[in-house]
Amino acid sequence: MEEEAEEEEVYEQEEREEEGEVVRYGEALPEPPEGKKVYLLSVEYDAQKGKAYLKLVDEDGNVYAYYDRTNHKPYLITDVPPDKIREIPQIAKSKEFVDAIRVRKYNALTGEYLQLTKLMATDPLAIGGKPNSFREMLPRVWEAKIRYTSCYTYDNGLLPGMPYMVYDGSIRPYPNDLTPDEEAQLRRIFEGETEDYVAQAFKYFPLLISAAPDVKRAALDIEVYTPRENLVPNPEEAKFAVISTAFSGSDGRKVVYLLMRDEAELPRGESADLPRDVVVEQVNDEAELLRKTFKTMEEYPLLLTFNGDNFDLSYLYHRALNLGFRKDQIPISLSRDQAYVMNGWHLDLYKFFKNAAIQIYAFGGAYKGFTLDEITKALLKKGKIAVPPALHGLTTGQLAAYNFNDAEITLELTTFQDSLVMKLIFLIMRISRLSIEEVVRLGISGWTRSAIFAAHREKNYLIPNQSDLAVKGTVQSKAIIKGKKYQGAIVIKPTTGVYFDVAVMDFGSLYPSIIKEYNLSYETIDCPHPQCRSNKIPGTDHWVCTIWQGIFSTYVGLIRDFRIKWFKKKAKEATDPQAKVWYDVVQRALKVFINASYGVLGAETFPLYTPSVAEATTAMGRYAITQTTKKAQDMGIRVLYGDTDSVFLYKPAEEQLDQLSQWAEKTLRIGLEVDKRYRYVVFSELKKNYLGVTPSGQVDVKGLLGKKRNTPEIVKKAFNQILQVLANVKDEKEFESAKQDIKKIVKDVYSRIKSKQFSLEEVSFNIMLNKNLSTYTKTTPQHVKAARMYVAVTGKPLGPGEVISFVKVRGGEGVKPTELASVDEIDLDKYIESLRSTLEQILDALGLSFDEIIGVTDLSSFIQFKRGAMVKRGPATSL
DNA sequence: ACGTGTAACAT
DNA sequence: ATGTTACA
Repeated sequence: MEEEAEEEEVYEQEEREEEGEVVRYGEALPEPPEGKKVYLLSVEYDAQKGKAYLKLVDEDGNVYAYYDRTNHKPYLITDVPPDKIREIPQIAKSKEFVDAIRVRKYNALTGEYLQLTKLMATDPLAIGGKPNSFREMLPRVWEAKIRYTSCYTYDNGLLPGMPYMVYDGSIRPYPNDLTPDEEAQLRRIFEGETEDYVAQAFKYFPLLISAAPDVKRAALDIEVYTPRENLVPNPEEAKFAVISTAFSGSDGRKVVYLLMRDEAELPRGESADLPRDVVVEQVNDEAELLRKTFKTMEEYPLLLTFNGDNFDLSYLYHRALNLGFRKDQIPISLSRDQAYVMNGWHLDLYKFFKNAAIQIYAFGGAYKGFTLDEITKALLKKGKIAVPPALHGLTTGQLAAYNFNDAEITLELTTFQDSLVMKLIFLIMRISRLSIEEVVRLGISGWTRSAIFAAHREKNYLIPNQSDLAVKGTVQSKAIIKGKKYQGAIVIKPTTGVYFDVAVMDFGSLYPSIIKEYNLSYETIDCPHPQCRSNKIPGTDHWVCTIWQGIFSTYVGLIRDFRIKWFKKKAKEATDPQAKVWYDVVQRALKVFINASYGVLGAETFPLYTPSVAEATTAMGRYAITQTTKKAQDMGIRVLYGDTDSVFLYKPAEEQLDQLSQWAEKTLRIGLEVDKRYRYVVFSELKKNYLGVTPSGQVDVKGLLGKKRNTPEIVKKAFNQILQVLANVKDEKEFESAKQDIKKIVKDVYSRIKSKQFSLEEVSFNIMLNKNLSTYTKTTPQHVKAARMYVAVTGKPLGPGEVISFVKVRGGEGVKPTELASVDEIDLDKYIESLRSTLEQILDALGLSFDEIIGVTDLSSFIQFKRGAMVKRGPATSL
């Protein structure tokens, strides 16, 4: 009996974790004092009390809990009437059954109100998550897979990330009224929109202007002893001692706890790298070190790590158990792939920065890989301090310095640029309606899901099941790429050559604009009304509703309008630097949501997956760019190139640009603006492959091999030298001398390669490993070959995300890891080929031939050019 | 757990 | 022809 009970307990906990509910022990948080301004950071579920609660923090870093007083219960929606529910014994007789009541819900797919049943339970697991949950026993259910804490958030209109206060014993939003001026401005920018749209705009607006708190926080990093080099300690086993832990706090606290035991095998010593204000506490006992670490952790509401979910916190937890700690002495709780801290929140920044939407849209792709070193180098302009990758041979002082530096730069990831990242996280919480830890853990699909589910609940729409949307799922177009679901964008074939005076016009946020302006949403596409059937999407048989306003369209439209009409504008105009930073963060957060809004509709994993809407969006996009091209040609403007949402126009007159813009606004109802001007553009023969020089001499390079990170440095260098030359070309006349300069650059690098005048690093290819090494079974690409050789020789494991550096050699496998190769064995011909393909992309367009340039070369005749004559450049006379 | 289109290179 | 990577 006892064993069974125990088993059930374990099972329940695992189930809860599966469902994403955090099991935290030792919750003993006070309620916020009356009138105190507190920020809602998470909504959680207390399984012991059977209640949801709000977890909040004040500006001093104190954490509070506010338990549900509305007697809200977990529930699902079903079409089985309440009296029939009561006839199902497994439900009605279950101790978790609370009630089944009739509810009215709007079915957006049919436009009808439905009489449905709300089946309530005492516990979220009774609704779903166990084999015998209620949702498994009913033929049709809705909204049964929404996490209970989210359900509670939406139903109570809670806004994670916003300030609250307790007033007269109950929680309510902290007063935050719009100024009359703001209200008037808002009305102005939403003039002409429907009443519902404006009402929602007023609801959203406070979320975007309310200041984010600078939450007290600390970053933690730990170092573990390893008996040999390149051994990555397993956190679940936690076999080796934690020899050092470091904290860097937003309150300025800097501390390292350092184990001074013989087992650590570290020579004692000072480190010049350790900042003076870091306190190093020497500890003689590992358990004591862990106790101190745990105590410091608990002094901060927000704990930051870089990979703490999978390493640091997991290691500390298991190590503490190994050392005889009781679970209640460890302020950490682990789920399958996440670590939580008691009485606070843990953010694993690795997960946040690895999020593609954050990497690309919020940071413009500033970092490519996801190591702490690479991200901090790109964003903070400084990385990890130089120490050997293994801790072997370090003195205690060096270890402390290394350990502290990691904690410090982890903290800095949240403090740089006026705490940009914290602000971003708060804005994402508010828009997505998710708790802080969920924001950091989930991707754009999860954020959008939550935001749109909340909109459904607010409007009393039934959230459809994916299967309900199957009727809208028929795609009509055929994708060009094998394996894709529907056709995408158009790329206009470039007119190869050099063109002076080019204007680039583009449709800003093309797909979101289409979704808003053409009312695209799962319920409005191919709607049931006969009178809408003539409202066709060009090039398809899809039609769009003219009666209902699409819920997805509204959501996308609001975010787009706020970004373009308010925050981007204000960011530009603002004079107060702090205000400017805020406007910029908001527009970036909105950009993250807006840019991914179309993509999720075409993602099978998105609950409102509607490929027909995604297809209609791209079809409309194709229509927009082709119509624009036609119009431009009718006006006598040559269209040199175009991609998805842009057209490159040759020598257009200013009035023509205005005229085209007005035409687009009027006939397509999408904004078309001049995005860029180029003094000249060089188009290769390939699509997505050109370079443009702006009037200020800045060179934009798109898609050219010379820009790609896998191209060897020696080739890139020559490529960049050519760009330097091109940047200084002002008109057609100057091209002739520029061509001579370029020829010299090509000859020079050619001879450098031929005469082996390079370092190994200069000739290395750098390619990222995207999968585990063992999973490359179909083919073995060169970087995988090199990586396997590296592992075989050094024993150091290589995993996904790591950039493999290798060189091409004669004989053997044809490649070697850069670290294991020598200049003698380099296969020079391979590099000449790489140089050729990279430079030909430019040379061809300039009317130069790579072969001719190197063919006429006599090795001895251009040694003189090696003294760097090509770097300095004036108007073309000297050459 | 966003999408499709284009290109290069190796297998 | 296909797999893999990088980019727009």
